[in-house]
Amino acid sequence: MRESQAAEARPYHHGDLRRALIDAASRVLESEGPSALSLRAVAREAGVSPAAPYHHFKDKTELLEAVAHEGWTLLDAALAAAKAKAPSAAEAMNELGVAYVCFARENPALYRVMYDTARDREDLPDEMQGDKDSAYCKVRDTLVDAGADPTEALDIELATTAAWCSAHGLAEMAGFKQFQHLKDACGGERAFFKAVFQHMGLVPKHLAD
Amino acid sequence: MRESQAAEARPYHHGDLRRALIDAASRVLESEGPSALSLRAVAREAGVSPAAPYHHFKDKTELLEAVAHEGWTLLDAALAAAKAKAPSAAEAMNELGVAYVCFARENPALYRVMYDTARDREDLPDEMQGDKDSAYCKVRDTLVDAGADPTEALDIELATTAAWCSAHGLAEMAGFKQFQHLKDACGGERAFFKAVFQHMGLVPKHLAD
DNA sequence: TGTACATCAGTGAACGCGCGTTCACTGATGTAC
DNA sequence: TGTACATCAGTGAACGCGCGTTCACTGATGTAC
Repeated sequence: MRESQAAEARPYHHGDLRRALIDAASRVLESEGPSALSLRAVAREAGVSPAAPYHHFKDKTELLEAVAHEGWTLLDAALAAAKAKAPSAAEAMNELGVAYVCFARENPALYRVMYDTARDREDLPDEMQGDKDSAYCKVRDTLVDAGADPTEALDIELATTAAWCSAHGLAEMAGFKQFQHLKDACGGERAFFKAVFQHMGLVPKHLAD
Repeated sequence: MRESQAAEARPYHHGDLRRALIDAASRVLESEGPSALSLRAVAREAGVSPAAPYHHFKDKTELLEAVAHEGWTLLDAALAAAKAKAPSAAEAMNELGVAYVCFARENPALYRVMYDTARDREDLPDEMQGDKDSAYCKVRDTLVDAGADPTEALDIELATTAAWCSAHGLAEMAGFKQFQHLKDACGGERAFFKAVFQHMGLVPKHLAD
């Protein structure tokens, strides 16, 4: 047993503190909520001094943006998975909606941070809308696959926007206890989401099976 | 000119400081945003010492809840006005939706506080859902007026929920600059809202005129 | 292979700040006699 | 109509707190010769 092993606790250099800080932020978010997400709390959670994060992020905002970025990436992956397993394009719209809301429900604090940082800049991130295979484009393409006329550009944009807003609205409201009786009546949260989506015209009327 | 007139600035006793604090909070919200809404900032804006609010509110939370309550009351009034001026029940649904989103857009910080305080308790306020003539009930009644089968209780609840969530989602997304080109294409923000609502099935398919 | 040295990635103490809240106080008001 | 007194609604100073950020520092690592 060598001397150095006694001091094995943690090497002076971390290896990938940037990554570790983002993970620590996620844990803080999950356990303490968005209001507790301070730079110091994240450093504490990562087991590092309050000054250490400044070697990896310019300031608190930059850390928050990295956390949000992580969130959008996760959300995008969840949507891609949902779309992949849908049997038809029309069904894919519902799957996308349910996957979106479930993501928000499973990561409520992260979801909040994602939209809060976006709102601070009045600007959705490219991963959500902007990139060619952004989440927004996934929804739009799915609508076209479901039979929406691709020459009606404005109409498709509006339908995509409507779908996204609807899902976001449901995601934000789903936590209120006023809706518990509806979840029960529908036979569970997922079923409740599906039922609400039925009323939201996710798939344009003339295309619904 | 009496001596006391020289010191006319403000009487020692305020008259209605509670009311004045809520108004001051609204001004702080509008000009500095929700993150600046501290008890001290509100007292400052009202021209009063930091301890004064404690004679009217137990703590900061209670002040925030009073501000939120004020917001729900204003929103309810906006919805009532919108419903009143609609020529038909089906049209009323659209008017309600547009009025809702416009309220959120005109009072973004207040709107945030309303939902933030509600979310902290996972509980929507009675003015919104619970009271017999709450905003929620206004929407549900309008749906029934538009021809929804009142014996299909679950269906009506779901349709009402869908409408509310849709409007909330649009209200939260409308501020992002990604949607500017759609607003332009539609010929203004209001027209954009209406166009999105067209895609949201606010009025159930089988009832739409 | 060894050594000098630049660079990188941490430490920990300190800064000033605004916050929520408490406290002893005081000025103004209303009421009983 | 006056006066004593309880009560109400303010003041302003102070408390402790956690925060974001800076700073001089130091330990670890990599590279040139």
